[in-house]
Amino acid sequence: MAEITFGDLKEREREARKELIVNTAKKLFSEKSFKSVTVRDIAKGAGISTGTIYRYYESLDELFLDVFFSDTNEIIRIIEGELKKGGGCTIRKFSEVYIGYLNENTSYYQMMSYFMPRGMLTDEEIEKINPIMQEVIDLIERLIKAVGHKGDTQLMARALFSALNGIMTSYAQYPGSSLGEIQKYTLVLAGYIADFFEMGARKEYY
Amino acid sequence: MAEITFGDLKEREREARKELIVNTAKKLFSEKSFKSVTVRDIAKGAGISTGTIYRYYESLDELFLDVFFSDTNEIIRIIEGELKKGGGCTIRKFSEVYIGYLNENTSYYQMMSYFMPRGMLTDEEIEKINPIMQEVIDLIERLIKAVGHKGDTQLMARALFSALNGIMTSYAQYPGSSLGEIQKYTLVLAGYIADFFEMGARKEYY
Amino acid sequence: MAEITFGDLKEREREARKELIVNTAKKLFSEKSFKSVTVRDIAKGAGISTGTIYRYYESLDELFLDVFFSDTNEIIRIIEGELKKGGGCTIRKFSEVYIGYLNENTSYYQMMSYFMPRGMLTDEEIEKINPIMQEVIDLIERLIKAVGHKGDTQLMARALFSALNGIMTSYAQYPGSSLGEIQKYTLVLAGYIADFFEMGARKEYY
Amino acid sequence: MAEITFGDLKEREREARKELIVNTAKKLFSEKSFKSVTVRDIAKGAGISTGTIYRYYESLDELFLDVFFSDTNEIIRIIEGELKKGGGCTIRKFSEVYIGYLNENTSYYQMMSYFMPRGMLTDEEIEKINPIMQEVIDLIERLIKAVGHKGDTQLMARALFSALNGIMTSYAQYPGSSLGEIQKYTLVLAGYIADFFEMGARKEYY
DNA sequence: GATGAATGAGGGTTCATTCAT
DNA sequence: CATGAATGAACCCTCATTCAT
Repeated sequence: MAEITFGDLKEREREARKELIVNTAKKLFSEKSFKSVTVRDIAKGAGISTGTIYRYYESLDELFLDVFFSDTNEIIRIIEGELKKGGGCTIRKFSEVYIGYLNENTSYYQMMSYFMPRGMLTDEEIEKINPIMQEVIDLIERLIKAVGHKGDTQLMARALFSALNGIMTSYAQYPGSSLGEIQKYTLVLAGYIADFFEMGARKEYY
Repeated sequence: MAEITFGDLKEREREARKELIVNTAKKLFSEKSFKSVTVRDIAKGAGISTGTIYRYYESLDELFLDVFFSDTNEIIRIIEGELKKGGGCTIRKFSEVYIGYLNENTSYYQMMSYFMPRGMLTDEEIEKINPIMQEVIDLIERLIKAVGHKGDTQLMARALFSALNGIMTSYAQYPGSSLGEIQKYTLVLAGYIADFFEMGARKEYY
Repeated sequence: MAEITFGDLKEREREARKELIVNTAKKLFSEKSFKSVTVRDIAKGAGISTGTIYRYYESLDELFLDVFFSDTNEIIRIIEGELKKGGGCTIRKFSEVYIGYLNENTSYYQMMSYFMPRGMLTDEEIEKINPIMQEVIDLIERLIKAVGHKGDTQLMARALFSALNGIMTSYAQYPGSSLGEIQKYTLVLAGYIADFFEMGARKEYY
Repeated sequence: MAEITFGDLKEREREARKELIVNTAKKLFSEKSFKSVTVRDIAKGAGISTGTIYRYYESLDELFLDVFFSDTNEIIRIIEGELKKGGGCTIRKFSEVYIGYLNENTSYYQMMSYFMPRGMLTDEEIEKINPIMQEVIDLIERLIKAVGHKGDTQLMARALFSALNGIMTSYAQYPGSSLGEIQKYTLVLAGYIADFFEMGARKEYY
C-alpha cells in the first residue's frame, strides 16, 4: 500500500505553489501580451512576493516555459476528452477544438514563436518540452491512422499541426474585426484545412 | 506632363530617408532577434541620430511596421519574379519560394506574431497594412485560379497563406537541429502542404 | 575535579556547531570572494538551514567576524608551530610564513579591509577581536625582543604587521601576472621588508 | 597655432561631466563605505539621472575605477607639490603626505583591495591603471635614488608603497579610537617605516 | 531547537522617447 | 531639420533576515 511520506507532502505543496504561479501567469497572459507581463505582475496577481517566484523558477523564461508546458498538457487533455465523445470526422473535430483552444488562449502560439528561435532554450529545457510536443503530434497521428492512411503519418501530423498554428499567427486577432468574427473565421479556415488533410489521409497519398 | 514641385522633391527625399532607416533595420533584424534591436542600433547603423528617426516615425513600432510592409512588398516582388520564370506546378513553387524567404528573413513571421494581437495596431496602421497583405493573398489566389479551381479561391488562398506561416512558427528554428536541417524540413512540410492544396485546387472542391 | 554539567554539554555542542559553520564559510571563502558568499551557500555547505545559522550568529557580519577570529587563531598556531622548528633569522621566517598564509587564504586580508572602516564593528565585537589581534602583535614582539632590540618593540611589531598586510593589499593578486608569479613576488617583498626590520631590530633604534 | 574645434569642445564638456560624476562619487565615498554607494546615490548627488551615468560609464565598476584613477593622479600631484617645497628627509616626507592623503580619502585603499583580486579587471582596464600606478612607484623610486641608493630601487619603491598601504588596511580607522588618535598613530607608523627605508636606502643594501 | 519558504527593499542596468541646442 | 545628451520608469533578479510550522 502506497504510503504518503512527509517529503511527498512537501513536494505536493511545492507543486501546488507552482500551479498557483502558472495559473496566475496564464490569467495575466489572457489580459495582455505575454511578453509584457512582469515578475511583479505575476507576484501581485498570485498574492506573493517577487522573491518567492524565484524560489520556484530560476528565471522568468523558465516560468513562461512551464506555462507553455502546462498549456500543452491542457490541450492534450481537452482534445482527448473531446475525441472520446464523438465519432466520425475526427481530424476536423481535432482541428476545431485545437483552434478553439488557441482562440481562448492567445498566449500559447505567441509563446511558441517566442521559444522556437535558436538559442532560446537550454538543452535541459528542450528535453522537457520535446516529449510533450511529441504527444500532441502522436495524438494527431493516431487520428490520421484511424482514417487508414498509408503514407508518412508522422509527417502529415506535423504538417497539420503547423498549418493550424499558422491560422492563429495569421488571423488570431486580426485587427479591425470583432473578436467573434475572428473566431468564426479561424474556425472556417481550420475546417477548410482539416478537410484537405482528411481527404489526403483517405488516399494512399505519398 | 507631370511637373515636379519643390514639395515633391522634399517628399522624395523623405522617402529615401525612410528607406535608409528601414533597410538598416532589416539588416539588423537578420543579425539578431527583431525585438532586441534598439532605436540606437538603427540610428547608428544608418549613420543618423536617434532623434532623426523620430522625425520619420512616431514610434519604434511604427518603424517596425514599415519594415513589415517593406518585407511584404519584397516578398511580392520576389514571387512575381519567380513565377514569370517557370511553368507547371505553381502552387508548390510559390510555397517553396515563400518558405525560402521566411527562412532567410526570420524576423518576418516574428513581426507577424508581434503585430497580430489585438490592440497592437491603430486603425490607421491597419489601413496601411491591409492592402499589401491582400496583395499577397490575391497573388496566391491567381495561382489557384490558374489551376482552374471553382470553389472559394479567396478562402483557399488565405488557408494556404496561414498554413505556410504556421510551418515557420512551429519549426522555424526548431531547437536541437542544425540550421540546414531545419530549412530542409520546413521545405518538405511546405511541399507537402502545397501538394494538398494543389490537389484540392484541381477538384471542384467546396 | 571539574564536573561537567548539562549546561557544559550544551555549550560544547553549541561551539561545535559554530565551528562547523565557520569552517564551511572558510572553505567557501577559498573558492570565491568572501563578499560573494551568501548565507544560503554556507547553510547548504554545512548541511543545515539558513534559519539555524541565525541561532548562532545575529548577522552575517558577526559570522564573518568569527571566521576572521578563527583565521587569526590559526595564523598564531601555524606561526608558533613554525617557530618551534627553526633557529636563526626569525623575523624573516615569520614574515614568509605569514605571507604564505595570506596567499593561501586571500579572504583574510579582504576581511581586514572590510572590517576596519569605522562603524563596521560594535563595541562588543571590538572587545572580542582586540585580544587576539594583540596576540599576533605580541608574537611578533617576542621575535623582535629575541634579537635584542631595545627600542619600542610594540611599535615595531605593529609596523611590521602593517607592512606585511600591505603587501597583500597591493600585490595579492596583481592582475596580469600568474598566481605563481604573484606568490613569488609577494614573498620577495616580504623578505625585503623583513630584512629591514631585522636590521633595525639589531640596532638600538629609537 | 592650436585651433579649438567643435569636437574638442564636445570632448571637454564630456570630460567635465565625467569629472562631475567622479567628484560626486568621491564625496559620497568619504561619507560611507565605497561599496555601499549606489548608482542612484551618485546620480542624485550629481543632480543627474541614473541613465546619464551610463552614458559616461559602461558600468559602476568602470566608474569606480575612474575614481581610483583620478585619486591616484591627485596623489601624484599633491606629492609632487609637497616635494618641491621641502629639502632633506624626503622618503619620510613622502610617507607622511601619502598616509595623510589616505586618512582623508579612506576609500582609496578600499578600492585597491576591491580591484586587486584576480578577474576583477579586464585587460583594457589593467592597461589603463598600470601606467599611473607605475608613476607612483617611479616617484618613490626617484626619492630613493636621491639618497644615493645602489640596490634595486624599483623593488624598494614597491616595498615601501606596500608597507604604507598596509598601515591603512591595518589601522586606518581602527575601531575604538578617535579619528584623531588613529590619524596620529598611522602617521607614527608611517614615520617609523619610512625611517627604516631611509636608513636602508643610504646603505648599499641588497 | 531546527527548518526553509517567504519576504521585499534594493541592486545594476536598459532604452524608448524628449527637447534644448 | 538634425542632433544626441538626458531622462526616468521599468526591468529582472538577489539575498539577509524573519517566523510559522
